[in-house]
Amino acid sequence: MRPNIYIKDLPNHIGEEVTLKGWLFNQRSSGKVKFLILRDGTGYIQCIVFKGNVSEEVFENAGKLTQESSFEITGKVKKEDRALGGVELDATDVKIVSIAEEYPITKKEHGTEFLIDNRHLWLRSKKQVAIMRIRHRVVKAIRDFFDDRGFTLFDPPIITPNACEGTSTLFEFDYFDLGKAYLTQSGQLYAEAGAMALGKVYTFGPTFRAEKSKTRRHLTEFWMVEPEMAYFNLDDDMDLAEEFLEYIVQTVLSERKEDLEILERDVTKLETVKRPFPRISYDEAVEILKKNGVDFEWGNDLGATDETIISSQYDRPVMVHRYPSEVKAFYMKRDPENPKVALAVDVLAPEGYGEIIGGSQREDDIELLISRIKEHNLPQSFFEWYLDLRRFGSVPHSGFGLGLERTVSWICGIDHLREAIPFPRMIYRNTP
RNA sequence: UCCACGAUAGCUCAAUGGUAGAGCAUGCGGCUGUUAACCGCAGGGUUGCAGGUUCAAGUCCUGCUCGUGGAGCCA
Repeated sequence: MRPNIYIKDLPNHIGEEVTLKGWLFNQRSSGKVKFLILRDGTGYIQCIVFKGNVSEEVFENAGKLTQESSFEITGKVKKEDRALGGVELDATDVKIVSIAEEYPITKKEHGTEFLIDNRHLWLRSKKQVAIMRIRHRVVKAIRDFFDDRGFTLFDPPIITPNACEGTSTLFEFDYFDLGKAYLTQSGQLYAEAGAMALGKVYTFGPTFRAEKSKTRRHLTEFWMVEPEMAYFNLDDDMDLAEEFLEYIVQTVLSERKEDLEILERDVTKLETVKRPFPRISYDEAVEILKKNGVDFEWGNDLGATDETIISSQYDRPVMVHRYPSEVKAFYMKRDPENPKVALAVDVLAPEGYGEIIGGSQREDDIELLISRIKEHNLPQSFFEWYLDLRRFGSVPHSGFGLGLERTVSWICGIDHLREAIPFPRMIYRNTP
């Protein structure tokens, strides 16, 4: 069987006769010549059907093609400066595979509600294809980064018996005779068990939040990668996060430049994402807010607008560390030099994209951990296995979580998380 | 949960309280180099739902439904 030839490879086939298989992206007709724009998932090419060069039947078939009809087209590949991409196909044969019904997504603009209703078709659009390719490249960069640094992939369960951090609202359901169970909001506690077994691990999978959040920064189902490292303190954790983000961004910049162009992304905003990133304490962040006229009280968590003000001071992600322990999860270790703050770090993306990483050094003292569980009114019985990690060879350890869709949105420069995942799940939408 | 905004042709939108229109899409016709091609013709509407005010409501008022993005919370 001859392998299929794809549009992206056509520069290597100039002068050859090839058969391409795909869908009609658009067509223009001028009496005796038809211009068919074919897309095949790897690119777009203009195919020329001249009445004099093909049979009457083939010319008629070409005219029957509606937007998104599938067809095969044979012809000679030629260089052509008049065509987008510089390559054209001089058609000799057109075979209809399937005539498409009236396609809902036309060449004119559409509203987001309509597009998201037709998400399964919207994904065929140029920009959506570019975003999906970048998402794939980010995922590969994440895996490469950890795989090359001695990490082991460690898959946590998605069904959990309790709220992991005790704060978020989770999706709840009946689990046979064992009562309520929940969809995971984080694999972190399980990753800690993995780190004690394997040293350095990362989890990568979907997580679920049932919070009734209705903003462009929220999905009810999203993907998160969470590295967890034994014998890492907060500084080690920040070093890793910094190197990690630089690697992801620079990889996408060098490997998916054409997709960033399709998205009209200002890449100068990404080229600056190089180590070192600024590192400021929560106290310093509060000072920045006050200088910018924000009435901010020490002890509160940073809100979305606060984050935007802070991140706008810098041309690359900024790491904010040592938050008030009151606003952070129970498992975060307190700073021995100031017990009011936790050894936590949030990484804020530039341009108002908000928190893309949240991490911390974990509490390794079992007595302190038990008292935190009590303070947060969490059922200790559910955490006995987690406490065992402290009973049997407790070590300092750290980790963080990176939200995939927020990272993809930031890199792509898109304004809503729903475009960063194929089929977004939001509070008032679970279709298509 | 709270706040704000919105709903008119398949889609995107317009219409001072006074005959509901345009572009795109669709159908037919024209054009041998088009780039969201263009030109001509045609079909296409219970203006989200229910009330109210008025001689007259897409437009004003009330309620409801659905949606949008912002707050809170988070990645």
